[in-house]
Amino acid sequence: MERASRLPTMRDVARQAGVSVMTVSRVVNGEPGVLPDTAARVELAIRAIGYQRNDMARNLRRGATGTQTVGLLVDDLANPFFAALARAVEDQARLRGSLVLIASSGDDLRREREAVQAFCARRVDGLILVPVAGSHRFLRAALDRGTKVVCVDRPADQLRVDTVAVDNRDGAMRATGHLLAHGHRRIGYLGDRPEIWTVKQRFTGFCDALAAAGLTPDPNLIRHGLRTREDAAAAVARLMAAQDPPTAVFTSNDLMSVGALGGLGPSAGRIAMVGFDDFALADRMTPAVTVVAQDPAALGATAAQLLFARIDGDTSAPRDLVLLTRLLVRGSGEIAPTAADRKSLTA
Amino acid sequence: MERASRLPTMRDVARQAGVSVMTVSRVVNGEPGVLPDTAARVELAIRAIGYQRNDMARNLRRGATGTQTVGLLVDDLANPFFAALARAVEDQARLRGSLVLIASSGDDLRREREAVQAFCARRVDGLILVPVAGSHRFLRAALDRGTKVVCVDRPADQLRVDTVAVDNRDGAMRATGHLLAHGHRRIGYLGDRPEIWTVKQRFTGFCDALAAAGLTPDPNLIRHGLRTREDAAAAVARLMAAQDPPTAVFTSNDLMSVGALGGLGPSAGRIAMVGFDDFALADRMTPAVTVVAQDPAALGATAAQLLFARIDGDTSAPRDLVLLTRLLVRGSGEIAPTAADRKSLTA
DNA sequence: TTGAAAGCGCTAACAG
DNA sequence: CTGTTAGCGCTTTCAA
Repeated sequence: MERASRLPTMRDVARQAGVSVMTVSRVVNGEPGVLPDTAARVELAIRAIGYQRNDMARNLRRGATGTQTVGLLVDDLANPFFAALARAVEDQARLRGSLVLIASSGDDLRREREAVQAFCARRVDGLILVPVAGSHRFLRAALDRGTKVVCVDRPADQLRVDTVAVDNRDGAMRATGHLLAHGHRRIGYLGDRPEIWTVKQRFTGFCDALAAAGLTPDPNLIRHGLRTREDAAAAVARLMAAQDPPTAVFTSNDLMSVGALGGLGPSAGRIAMVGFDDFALADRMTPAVTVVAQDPAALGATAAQLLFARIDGDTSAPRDLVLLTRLLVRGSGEIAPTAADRKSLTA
Repeated sequence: MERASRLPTMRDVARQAGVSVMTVSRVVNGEPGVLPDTAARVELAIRAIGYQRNDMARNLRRGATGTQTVGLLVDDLANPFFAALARAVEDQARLRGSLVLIASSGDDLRREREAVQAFCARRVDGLILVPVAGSHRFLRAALDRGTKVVCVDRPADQLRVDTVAVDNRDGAMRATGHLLAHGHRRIGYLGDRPEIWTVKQRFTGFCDALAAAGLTPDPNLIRHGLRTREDAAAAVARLMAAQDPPTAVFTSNDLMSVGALGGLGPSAGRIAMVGFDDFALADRMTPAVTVVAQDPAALGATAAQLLFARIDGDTSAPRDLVLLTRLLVRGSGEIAPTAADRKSLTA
């Protein structure tokens, strides 16, 4: 039953068909110059012994031609945002006949480095990275050896390569500005670790929007370093239970938004909220959640296209592509502060 | 700038360090029996020319030891259910020092076959499949050649391999039974294409639960072949607009549930609903959505463990592992039919 | 149209 | 402790 001893090789096929391995190679690769009769004998032998070409050996011998494999490193594949991004990369790769090796960094530089090194050891043609915080100089070697690299969602520290992302600061400004325009002056902030580039950009945008309205951020309303929905839920609950709670909150990514909805519970309708990132069912909440949305599939597809252009020999200067965000007005962002809130503010 | 001409090899390192390639090999692989002094010279040379081991060549030479790579094929990586499953597989693989090649079949047998063949050509040590409908005899060859295969979420047609899934029929019976227990007699069904094994099982469970209550399924309340949220939304809207609408609905996967919530809109609170699969924010809807939940991460982790056991030489008979489902009672499933509904039923 | 020889980058098995 | 030889499975090159 288990005859896993050795996989059939071209030699086996050649012997079976009574030809040389070269002829088998030609048939397997559909090269011309083989008598139909001979080809048929070879095909038969292939089927008979269940031969399948070993692409590892093939790639080794062909050398320069590449391995038709790209590596994709995301923060967390289980996060729907990165899952959608990954799917788009995968689709582009399939169109090009490439396969995708995937890994999650879990926002850990060591794990990112290990994954990248494992990818490079397998001689991937290119790398698409959602880089974590920290120096990426360790990628220089791979780059110098000709491995193409594209960053997506965030740029990599200390590394000038193609990057595709949205204008996170601008998106956060629009979100915060929207709340300000609806009369809010005490706006809470819920965010992940500010070391993450996107998070920092969004917090900057939040602060800049306040500044543009002549306000200064209130440290009591700001919560950094929230890693999970549960963190966000607890943070928003504490924020609301304080003696001077915010009248609105800016949630700086999808996890924060979903977590905040949980922490707010039924009182969600009494506080205004705008989130960064759209998420499933945002439009079915009560109230529906106003968000600044980006398109993860577009990010992934664009990054893949950039990468394949490089693999195909594009040697122009590294580019920064900025994709658009959209403010989706749905209800939660248009709740005005209550009269009581306003009074206590002016008091 | 672009010196991508040729990557440095062990020969290059050997020359640079003034040793033989064998010594370099020993150092690179941390094998004992190299003078610390020599090793240091080699390390230096490695760093100097930016050498990294070529695992393709290594795997080729080592033969039996495997490629430390597994292939994972899911229906759609962008679906949070499969994303969570994939992440769990990836985690198990990392613990084992393996990498994961990933692909989405899009519920298309041809694409599944192409992906599997590409995986096998790269000599993956094993395959984890969420198989689409249709004969999987094409996998026999790979199996006979010693490639290990594990199915997850669904079994593969015509192929006896390890399979890990939940009892879909039982879960659907519990969901439907729950609605029956709350007094419903006209229960709608929303489902994906019944060719898909899980879908068929769930529909069977739905019918069996009705039968156990002495009811026969009403074709007017049953909608098959719904592929997207939009399909489900439209289907539920039409169901509710009919002259004799259901008082409850069983949505046979997460997409159907989310879609139905969209199609129902604000009237969601007037019809009972139980879904198969949990989904983000299900507990934050009004009413919160009662579901029969399975654990995608557990499915993925278990499948990976099964696979690695096979790779490690487990040759016992193929096993079917059945993971548990949980009925999460949240509100939507406990809505009773209105008095008017009951009257029209008995009339 | 077909085949023989050489070698991709690496490591197992043996020498020294 | 270090090096030599051979060869993994394939394709390139050149000869028949």
